Amino acid sequence: MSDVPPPPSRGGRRPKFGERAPTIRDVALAAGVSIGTVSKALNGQGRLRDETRAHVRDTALKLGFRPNDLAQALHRGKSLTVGMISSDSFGRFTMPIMEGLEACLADEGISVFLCNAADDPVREQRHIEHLMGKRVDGMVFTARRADHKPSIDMSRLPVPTLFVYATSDDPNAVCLVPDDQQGARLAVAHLTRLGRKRIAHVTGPERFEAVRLRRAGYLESLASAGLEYSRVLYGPWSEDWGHDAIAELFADPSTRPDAIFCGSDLIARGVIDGLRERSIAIPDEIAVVGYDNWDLMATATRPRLTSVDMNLNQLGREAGTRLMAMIRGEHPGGGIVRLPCTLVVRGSCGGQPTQVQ
Amino acid sequence: MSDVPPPPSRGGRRPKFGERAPTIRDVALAAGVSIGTVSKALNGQGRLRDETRAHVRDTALKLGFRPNDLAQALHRGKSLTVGMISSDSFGRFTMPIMEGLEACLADEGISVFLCNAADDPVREQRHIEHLMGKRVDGMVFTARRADHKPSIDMSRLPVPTLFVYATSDDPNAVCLVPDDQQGARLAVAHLTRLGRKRIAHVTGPERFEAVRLRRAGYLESLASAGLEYSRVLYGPWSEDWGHDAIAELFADPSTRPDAIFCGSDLIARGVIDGLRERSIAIPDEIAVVGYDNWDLMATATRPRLTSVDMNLNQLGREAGTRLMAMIRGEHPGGGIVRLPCTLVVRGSCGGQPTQVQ
DNA sequence: GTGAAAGCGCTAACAA
DNA sequence: TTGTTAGCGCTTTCAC
Repeated sequence: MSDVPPPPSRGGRRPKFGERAPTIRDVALAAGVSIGTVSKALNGQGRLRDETRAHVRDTALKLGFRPNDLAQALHRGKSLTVGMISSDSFGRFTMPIMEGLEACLADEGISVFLCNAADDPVREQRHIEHLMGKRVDGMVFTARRADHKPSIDMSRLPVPTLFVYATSDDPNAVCLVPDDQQGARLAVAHLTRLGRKRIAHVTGPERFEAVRLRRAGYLESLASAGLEYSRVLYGPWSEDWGHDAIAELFADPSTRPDAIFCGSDLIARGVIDGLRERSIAIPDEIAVVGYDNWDLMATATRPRLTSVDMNLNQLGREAGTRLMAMIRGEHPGGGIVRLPCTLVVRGSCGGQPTQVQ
Repeated sequence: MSDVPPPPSRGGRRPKFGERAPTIRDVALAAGVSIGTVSKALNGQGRLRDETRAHVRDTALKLGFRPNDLAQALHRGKSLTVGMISSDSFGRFTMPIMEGLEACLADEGISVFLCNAADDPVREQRHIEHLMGKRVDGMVFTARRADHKPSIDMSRLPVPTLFVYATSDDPNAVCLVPDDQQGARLAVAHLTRLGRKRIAHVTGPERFEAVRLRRAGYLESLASAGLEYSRVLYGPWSEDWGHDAIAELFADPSTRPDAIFCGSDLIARGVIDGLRERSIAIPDEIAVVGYDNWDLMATATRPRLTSVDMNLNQLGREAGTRLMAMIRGEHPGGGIVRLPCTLVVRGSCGGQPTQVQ
């Protein structure tokens, strides 16, 4: 039988609550054939008379038979299941990743166990134990921020393991993260292309790797555009900080920027708010670009916010594909893989609304 | 053996990648006893010499033995697993519910399969089939909005089923939702208690049950405070709508409110934005209250937003408790259970920041 | 106290 | 072409 589960018994009756689900033996009895025959008929294996095959299938359908994956799993040592542990409280970042992952794996008949570690090593360990007990075929770890190092050494798990939007100390670990540097380059290059000359960068705390990488991309783009002006302001990942940064940025009129590249959409909102308080026109006087492309934020500002999209859903799909490969036996080299970001252009930076690769 | 899984083999070695996980037979062999003895020793069942028990436990630990839940499940017909199907794309509402549910069930050693139906009946059906194949012990359905009726008749599933933040046509279905009417009453009562006399309600589309219920609560509170003024404005669930509603609300100065109860925090943000554009002081001239108590929104406004909290996490926990009861064999009467909301008081309505039951 | 063996539902190799 | 049977890893009853 192939690795894909047998066709579900669509349209058959469903056992009512409390009823024991019909087993393959029930089908065999009802169809008047042996268990082996039923298995073959249902899985399309071996040679069987078409007649028998059809008859068995009919009976199975009539009984509402659904093979017991647990038994299958036990037999062939594959549970058609992967575990996912998030320390994000299922927040904004984990969500789209999980969605992509789940969509990808669902095609293979694999379900995802989601567990919330809530940054608690004890809970995390407990979840790992449980998942191992369920003999998951693979594991995915996600963190709140891309450079969070999972608290426990889980790189020696007995199953293929992937880090998504997270990295591990272990050089053999496979990590999938958005390419922050490229994302920042993209954003800033777009601004320079539009003729902006004095681009500031208002971002998160410097201790985040993402912050350092985005800063690098920012500086790269400035350099390759031959611009002298550069200014980076670090602060918390909050809307308030964006608002306050404007005060700082505009304290000295002589160093006033003509564009602001923000480290997150939240910060960008604060920035836009601050600019509006000073009646500075967006994008005419100042262009603003955000990071995350969080719909709710990006489309609520006036004008709407141009923002870097980390393609998290795509990241999740990619994770699914790679995990499947590993489950099938491939042994990819460890290391950090960075997937490209996209720039979604809206009104806040001038130019035509579009999408930039 | 009790229903709770045996203590995990903390601290034992873990089988390396690709290695077959040790089975109970391996332990028996290594310990020089029979399989049955190992089972008894590990599960604390039957009578065994303390010595033997300890010895077996040690060996199991040394081997990194972890019982195979699949085999256990197969044997006792319980998979220690529940499925959760969301059509919310794992959005803001499903997340905290899932978190509460998972936290509650994790205590019982149960894991949660999360599936995203994405409002696609075909995908939903496929997910249900898969979960049934995995013989989940229970199912939880969640929707984007509390009054979404799941597309397929799933109330006749062969396992205990619960609807959370969702309802079903089936009168036998058990549905858990936040008490919208009470939440609205809470918010408006707070405003009247603070002396507001002209309270308007800016909310979502009338076709949502939540909108109608909250309106009812709003009107109730007005009535019991003996207030005449009432005004309800319906629109989309967007920030823009909140902003636009202000224009509508202030078109005629004679009908100007002194407080606005919003149907969501998003709308409230738009409202606050609109008020600020007109330089109307919050809360001095107008008090504002939101709904959802979405941190990111409620704490980003100036002043911070007073808002109704639906206690979704608690809703999830409650769901877990009830589902467990059903799994254990209880048959609760069907119907809609409404859980109380809380009011989180911040600066936007005057008065002391606090929490109101 | 401990071991042996049946069986949970399914698959696959082998017999008929 | 179909039936029989030995497991997959575990629990549990019943001998010893």
